[in-house]
Amino acid sequence: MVASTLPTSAKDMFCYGIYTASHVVNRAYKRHLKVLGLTYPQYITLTLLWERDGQRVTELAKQLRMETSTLTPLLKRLEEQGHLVRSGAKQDGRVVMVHLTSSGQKLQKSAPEVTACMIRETALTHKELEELQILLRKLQEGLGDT
Amino acid sequence: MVASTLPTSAKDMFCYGIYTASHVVNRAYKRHLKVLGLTYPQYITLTLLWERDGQRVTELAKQLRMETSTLTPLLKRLEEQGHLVRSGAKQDGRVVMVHLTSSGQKLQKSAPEVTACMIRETALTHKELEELQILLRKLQEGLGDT
DNA sequence: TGCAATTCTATCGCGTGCGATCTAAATGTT
DNA sequence: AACATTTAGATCGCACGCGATAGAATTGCA
Repeated sequence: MVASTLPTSAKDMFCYGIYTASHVVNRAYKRHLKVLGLTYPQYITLTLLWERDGQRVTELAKQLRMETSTLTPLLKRLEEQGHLVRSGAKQDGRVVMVHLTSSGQKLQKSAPEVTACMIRETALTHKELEELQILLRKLQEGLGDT
Repeated sequence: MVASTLPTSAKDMFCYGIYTASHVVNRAYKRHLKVLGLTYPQYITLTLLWERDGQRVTELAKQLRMETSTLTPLLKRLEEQGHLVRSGAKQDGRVVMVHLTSSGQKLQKSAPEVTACMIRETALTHKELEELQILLRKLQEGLGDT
């Protein structure tokens, strides 16, 4: 009875839900990040650096599920804005280390407010948000993401 | 005690989960759609047309949570590939109606196989997928998406 | 009827996002 | 040491994705 469980309507397919939700979330964040002069992907990248400063490009790309070909220009724009510096590692000439500047660190102060706003706007309970997190992580694990 | 419920780690924030999940799902679909010569957004657009042929650009954009500035070139590319035609409506000169060609209709035959593969790869149960759908829809409703 | 306001789509600029390819640097092999 | 292989980022071309804007067609209202 596997065939009978296939969704018949486009909107019942999880791809549709993920796809449209990512657009909606992107737009919602954009509203809050505009005043900070940050895009949504830039904000998430900074979030990873706030948590642990001084990471390699590949390291960040892996966490963002993003190719370095996407991340490199993004980091360059953040560097132009003065929020971080990209510098070669001493031990390995290939590696580029990413470090926050004081400007980039300062932005962290705005993060809790943004997060609080977004969580409130979702109108989801704490339990629902947690459940969503778990399902999204399981989904990624299933799709061969480690 | 609202403040204490704010996630401290970047990866505990739902924005991170949605963001990375959309990348992972995008890549997974891409693997299956490559042979059809379709991108993931093109596929989802066709899905809406398979369900109901002959829709307006704005109508499709609304369902995709996408701006028409994004959809117009996407539709042009699908038209160039011969999967659909964009034609002016008789009653209203501003409106562009989108209709599938036989080529575009034929692609629908491949859809169940793609859907089945994707659902299997997620390794989520039917119940979990349904729960995910519900949470993603609630999330969008909360974020002011109607 | 005349004309402002609205609606629908298209266009433009810029920032992702990815696959393919390139270059430099480090590593492995003999 | 000499050379092939691997690894880390960067570059390029193309496809989204959005805000701002334009332009044409319709609607609304005096």
